[in-house]
Amino acid sequence: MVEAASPAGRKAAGERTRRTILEAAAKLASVEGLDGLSIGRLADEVGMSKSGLYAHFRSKTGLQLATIGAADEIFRREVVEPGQAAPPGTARVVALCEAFLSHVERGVFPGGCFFTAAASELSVRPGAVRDRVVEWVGGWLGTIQAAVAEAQERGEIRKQADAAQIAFEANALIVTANIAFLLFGDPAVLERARRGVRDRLAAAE
Amino acid sequence: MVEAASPAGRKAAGERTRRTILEAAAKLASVEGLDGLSIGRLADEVGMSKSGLYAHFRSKTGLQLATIGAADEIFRREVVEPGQAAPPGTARVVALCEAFLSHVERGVFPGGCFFTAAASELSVRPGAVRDRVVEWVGGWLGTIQAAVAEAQERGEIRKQADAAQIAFEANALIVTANIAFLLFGDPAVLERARRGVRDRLAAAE
DNA sequence: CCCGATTCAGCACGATCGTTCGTGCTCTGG
DNA sequence: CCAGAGCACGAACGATCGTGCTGAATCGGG
Repeated sequence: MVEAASPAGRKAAGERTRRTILEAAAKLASVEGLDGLSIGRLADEVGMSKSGLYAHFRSKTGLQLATIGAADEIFRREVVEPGQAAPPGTARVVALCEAFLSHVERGVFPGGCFFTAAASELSVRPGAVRDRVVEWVGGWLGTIQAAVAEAQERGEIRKQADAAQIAFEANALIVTANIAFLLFGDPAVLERARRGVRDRLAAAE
Repeated sequence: MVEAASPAGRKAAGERTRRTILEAAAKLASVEGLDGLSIGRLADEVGMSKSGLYAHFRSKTGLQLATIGAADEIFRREVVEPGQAAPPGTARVVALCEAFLSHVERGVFPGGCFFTAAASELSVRPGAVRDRVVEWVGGWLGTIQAAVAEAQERGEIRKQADAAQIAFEANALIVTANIAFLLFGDPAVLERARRGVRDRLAAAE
């Protein structure tokens, strides 16, 4: 019961392979979709047997939920934290959008933003997985909105402006740029999103 | 259900069932995705055998391409034509966006905008189907942009404005409203998009 | 009135899907 | 040092996937 968690142990090894699986799963699912993500293909990808991989999760739904958790971790590290590092105010709003566009351009997920893909795929398919995605999207919008509200408190955006509206519009520009970038392969659309966000914030000064 | 021949003729009957299949396919694919659309399930839906249905298309890709054609027809009838019916100028831009949001709200496709879903699903999966979707999205953006350009020529939007940028932003607002509406089930997001489009056009006057 | 064409069902195929079970192997706690 | 926990494997299951082939209806043109 009272045992020191040894860094290199049998239990730790299991946790390590689990991480390996989920990292591959997040990237694969951004391309194939969370539903299209098949256990056999994922097992091939990480070089282990289907049943061995499956044992880590009690069902496909379990794998999907865990994959969302892993994707959230990556997104947080690659987008949210860099964005929050900027000083509060419009600078932070811009930084969040820029971090998002950057993670798209750098191909952090080979299929573009994981959650944009998941939201589109699962928006009309009831279940626990969908619920998690809905919750996540709400949180992300909340993150942007909070940054906008901070900018308001600092007087960089006028008090009468609708923070939720501005957050919705900024998000719309960057997630659409994500898809357009994947479709057309042209980084110019990312620049369009940047310009749109700047203009929108300037209009609300 | 394939029954009751009104305009008799064996060949006409074949064409009729083909239409029935494709209409069901377009609606089913908006929910399950073009890849998730399976021939067996579609056959059940229209009440015929898998092989009988399959004979109408030479492959699954053939079915997918035909389904895109059917979806385009529906979209054209439900969105493009009503939008184009408005007088040229900003009124037509607004009408196009409104027609789009309306077709989402009325559930013309049970899974929301067919092409938004298809674009998100296939953006990173090479093939003939993806190519068709890319082409379609380009055409749709062109339709909006043309309406914006008309508004410029009429002096309702200033000449120096970037029509492609405005079209991109308007499209971003309505397609994101589409997904958000499906995710949260709240028509308020559609109103957000309407407001965003109006504001954007007003800012470019 | 019959021949060719067309529509559709029945059946079967190999592959892959998610899932389960039993079996070793290796490491850990006592 | 031994018993047991935990990880990964191979094999197999029923279902479903896309895709063929065959044959029975049914209609149009000569």
